[in-house]
Amino acid sequence: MAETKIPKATAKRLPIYYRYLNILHDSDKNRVSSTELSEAVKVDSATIRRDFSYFGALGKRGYGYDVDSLLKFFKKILNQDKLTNAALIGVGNLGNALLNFNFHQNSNVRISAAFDVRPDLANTVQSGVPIYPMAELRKQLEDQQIKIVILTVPESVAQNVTDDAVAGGVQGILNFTPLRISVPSNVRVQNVDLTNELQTLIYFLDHYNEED
Amino acid sequence: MAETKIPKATAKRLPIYYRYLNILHDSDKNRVSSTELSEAVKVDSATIRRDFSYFGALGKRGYGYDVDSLLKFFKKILNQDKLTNAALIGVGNLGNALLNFNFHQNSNVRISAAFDVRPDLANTVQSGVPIYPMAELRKQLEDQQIKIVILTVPESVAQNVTDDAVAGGVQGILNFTPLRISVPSNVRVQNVDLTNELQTLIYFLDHYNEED
DNA sequence: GCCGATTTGTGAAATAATTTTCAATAATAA
DNA sequence: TTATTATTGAAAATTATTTCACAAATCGGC
Repeated sequence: MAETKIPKATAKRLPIYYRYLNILHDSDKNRVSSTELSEAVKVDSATIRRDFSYFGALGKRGYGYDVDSLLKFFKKILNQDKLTNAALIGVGNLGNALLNFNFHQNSNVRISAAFDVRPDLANTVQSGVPIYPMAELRKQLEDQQIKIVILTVPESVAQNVTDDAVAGGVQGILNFTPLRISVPSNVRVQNVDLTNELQTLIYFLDHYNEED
Repeated sequence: MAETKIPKATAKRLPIYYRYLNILHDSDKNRVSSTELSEAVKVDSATIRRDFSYFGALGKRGYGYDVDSLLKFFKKILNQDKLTNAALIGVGNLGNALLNFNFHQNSNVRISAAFDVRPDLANTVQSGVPIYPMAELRKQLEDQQIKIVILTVPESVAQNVTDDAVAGGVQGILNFTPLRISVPSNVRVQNVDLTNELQTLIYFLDHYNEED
């Protein structure tokens, strides 16, 4: 089901490339070199060429890459040619911000359902997204065939909620809680830990003066 | 200024360890093995031992690690024994959520100043944090000696604001915009790109069925 | 004090990711 | 047409990170 396993490091860069290709496209550029891309996305040009080459020969020597065909290619690869529905669990502080954030503007991901324990939120609509009571989590995920959830619940309930979501058939979790949740091996977790990021930043500042 | 250069990959895991050590400490455990830690933080135990070993022999063979002394050690390393002030630039959707988020609960980072272009926000206090007009950015950063900023402005102004912040002496930037900002080599940028994370997750789901 | 069970710390091996280098090719200028 | 310049793709070299596997140290019970 894949183009012979792309390195993880490469996979993580694909959305970055995709995004910049869109910008080029919108400004009517029709060719781009790895050097030029490198400037914009802050990735070494050799790394970019290497990344691209995993997918075959996408460019032309002496010319560069054709923006439109590269864009079309990555759109396909990243599944951005169809809409992906995601659910948001936990409409608190951060959850609310993400509801407003509207991923849809930049990508073909849409939060199509949200869940919260608070009774006053259940069965309302926030930022155009229907909020369901937590008790319906599993059922709604199943019914709506949602494969991706964004987890913005308090840490204390994160594992329970995760188990429910997994039971509902979820395959990918964007985990905003600091808890390292446990999931079966066929479920993928992407952690976004804000406190962590800040602490790492501070560590680097204190211990890696100048450069990397 | 460092303990002979810790690998970057290790540095990124330090806050994860630190966090779990706090949990152990709070539940009055006084020893922990790399295997036990491994379960909780989802990092291979050999990797944990290797990570720790960069700082010297922190454990005891046949025993494990002493929670309190390890905690004390990491607290020092991560600068969590002093309060670090940060500024938040852009009090919009996400910015507001982060103001409420209160990093201080889990770490010794505090947002002590925020900035926004909107005149009705300037000179108010939101979630206990004073909001300054954008024009004062450089001056306030200098006066308050703030070295870390959280960037939650629209992409279109991200580079300009960054340049201002750098002029104000900032050394670390937690960048929530999708733009890969340009900074001098002595300034460190940590990118948190939510759309990216979601797209990467989708890519993994579609192309890496079962396991990594 | 001795013995068996644990568990670290670390060389060495394996794996992953980046960077260098350069031949091949395309575009452009002369 | 031909020479010059730009640029990719890929092999090789390098660097970074993880994992294996085991000797050495420590603990706890007897």
